[in-house]
Amino acid sequence: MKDLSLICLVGATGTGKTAAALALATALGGGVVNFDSRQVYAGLGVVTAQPTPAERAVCPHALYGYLAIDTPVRAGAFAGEILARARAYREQGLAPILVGGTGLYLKSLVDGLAPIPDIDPGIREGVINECRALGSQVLHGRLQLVDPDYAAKIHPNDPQRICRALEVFTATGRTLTWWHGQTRRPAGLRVLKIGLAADLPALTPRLARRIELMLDAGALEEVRLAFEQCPDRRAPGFSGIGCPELLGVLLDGLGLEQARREWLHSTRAYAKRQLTWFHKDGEIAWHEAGDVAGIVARAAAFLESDS
RNA sequence: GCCGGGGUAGCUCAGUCGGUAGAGCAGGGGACUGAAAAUCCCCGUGUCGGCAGUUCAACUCUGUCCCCCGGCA
Repeated sequence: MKDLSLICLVGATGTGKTAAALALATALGGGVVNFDSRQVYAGLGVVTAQPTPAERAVCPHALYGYLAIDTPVRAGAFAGEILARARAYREQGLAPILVGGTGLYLKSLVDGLAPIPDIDPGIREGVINECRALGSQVLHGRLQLVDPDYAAKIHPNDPQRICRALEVFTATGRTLTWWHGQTRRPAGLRVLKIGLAADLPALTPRLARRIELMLDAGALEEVRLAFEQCPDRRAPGFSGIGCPELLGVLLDGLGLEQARREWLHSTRAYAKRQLTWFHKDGEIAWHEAGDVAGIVARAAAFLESDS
């Protein structure tokens, strides 16, 4: 069976991935699949910068705005979903173009993920509650006893990773270190990663402008309606940058100016984390965002070498 | 002009009994295996407003000048 060829567009938030994806899809006859963790939520299309209806009309789009705000995304399941959509596109004769900013999700898909079974929610909650009650340092101490290797890799102040390691051990009787050793890179994939280059100083004014465009496009009203549907600020969908700030305006009387500032600050910090992640990935071919011709040429050559 | 209160990191400020200084925020760097737009880690030399004096030693005490903020004229 022929390998599945995936063109993956990565880059920090606001670097122009959406536009580049449309250009690629048009030039190559492709379909777009989202691998961004926040653009999956319905009713938050503006704040999460999902492609607009007009943009989606240009070519097929998958996995945008299809989840309720209170539904969590799971990396493993989501990666499987992305692959299924990519295969479906190929069967239709379309080149799958994966677009997103969530480095972990792309990595899960390309490099594989440890085959850990789903963890019983009760166990998970128990660990989290204990962590809240005792503090992450205490649980880190426990983790040192069962999985010293992993405990050494993570910091005692990192509740999220400590809880994950403990819930996996409690539920499966195996350590996370052992599970990680079971990771296999999926066979049958050919992957081209194209990165849209950006540095923070150049990106910052664009991010500020984008916030204004989102506000003009009705971001505040969008979040107001979304909160009416799902009145829980801690719902996974509301962790998207911009939501806490706008909910602050709507619910806490936060000034719009202050909200803008905080929104930009979080966006910038996020972009920086993304750059750190992607720069470390040696498989990425970097292009200037405006270099549409170069991007298309590279992708075309990649598909060419497929046959 | 007089009386208070101040001038210390980009910003807001702390600094004990004289021993040349440290927090928060901002900023920078990094980690990352099912919460990832999440979670977490690391990074602080700056004419201590200027000048002079006392002292082995001054951000710290004294004098003087400059600037800012209140109050009174």
